[in-house]
Amino acid sequence: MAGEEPVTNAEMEAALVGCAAINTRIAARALTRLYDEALAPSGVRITQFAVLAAVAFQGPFTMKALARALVMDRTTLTADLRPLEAQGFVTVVPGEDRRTRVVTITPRGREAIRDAVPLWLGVQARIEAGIGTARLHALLSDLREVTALTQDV
Amino acid sequence: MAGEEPVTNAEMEAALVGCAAINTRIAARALTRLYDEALAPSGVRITQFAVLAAVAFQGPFTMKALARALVMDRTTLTADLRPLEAQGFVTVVPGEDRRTRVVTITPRGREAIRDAVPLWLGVQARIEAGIGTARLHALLSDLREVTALTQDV
DNA sequence: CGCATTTAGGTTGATATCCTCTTATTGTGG
DNA sequence: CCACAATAAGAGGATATCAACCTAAATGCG
Repeated sequence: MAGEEPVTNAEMEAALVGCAAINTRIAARALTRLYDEALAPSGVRITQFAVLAAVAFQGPFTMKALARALVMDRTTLTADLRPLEAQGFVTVVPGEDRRTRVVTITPRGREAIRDAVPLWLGVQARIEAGIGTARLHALLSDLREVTALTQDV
Repeated sequence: MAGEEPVTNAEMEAALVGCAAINTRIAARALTRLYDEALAPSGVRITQFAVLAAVAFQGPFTMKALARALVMDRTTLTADLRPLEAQGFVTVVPGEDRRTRVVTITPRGREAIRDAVPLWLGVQARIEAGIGTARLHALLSDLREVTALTQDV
């Protein structure tokens, strides 16, 4: 296999700087650290905040529907719900269709959200102040468009 | 703790739709799935591709320097290198400063990159075709700006 | 020189992510 | 009504991510 189509440094530079996945992952890591740190006093992480918020205000959901709403693998959601259920923030019980399991927010879960929202507002405001609300919304809109691209391609 | 500042549905809607972290994480998940699937024949994932590419064309690196280059926690890099070292794609050996460990690409690592690059070009081209090269570059540029914001704030 | 401080890394434990395989339930064609 | 396909979800295994804690080596200062 030696000597086949060597990859040039210029090509790799382009790949590292221009890769949609790598750069989005870097931003996701950085933002996760920032938001997790900000939310820490509330005891929930940004991932858990997303799950709780979706269940609280668009739920109850079946596992499949919730995973779809969060654009997340079904089995990832199973794992993500474990700590939330252990802390009593959500309940997961069989639905009428006994193949399904229905995720519902609990009063303690609503409490956790209420504690987290002011902290979320604070860190979100810092980001918006840094890049501008309009630009951030445009950025997120573009990200959603890229996400949509990955679904059907 | 009951009855304190109830969170409205409208507020949560804004949080879910407007959260920089949640939406960037969703896009990162979606792109990771797409790129991992595309790279699968080469045996490397997009995360591993990023590490290999950085080491191959900007390395060798110490752990700390490589983690910084990838905007990644130091201990995450330790874990990420495990499968790469097991497959013989990189070596990790003590440096002159014996506190440090130096990561270097191997010939087999370069081979893996060479196999992966055409696959990467294919999937990257699909994304660029979908959203436009200029818009994608602008998007990634904005993501880098947001990432930079998280560093100093 | 000797010791406190700083720096580089690893380990552990918890969460997050997804793929593959398996199980239980529902729907359906004959 | 029953055998088979389709659907919902869990379990297991591997990688990814980070905070907290710990160790070893280099550095700096009296």
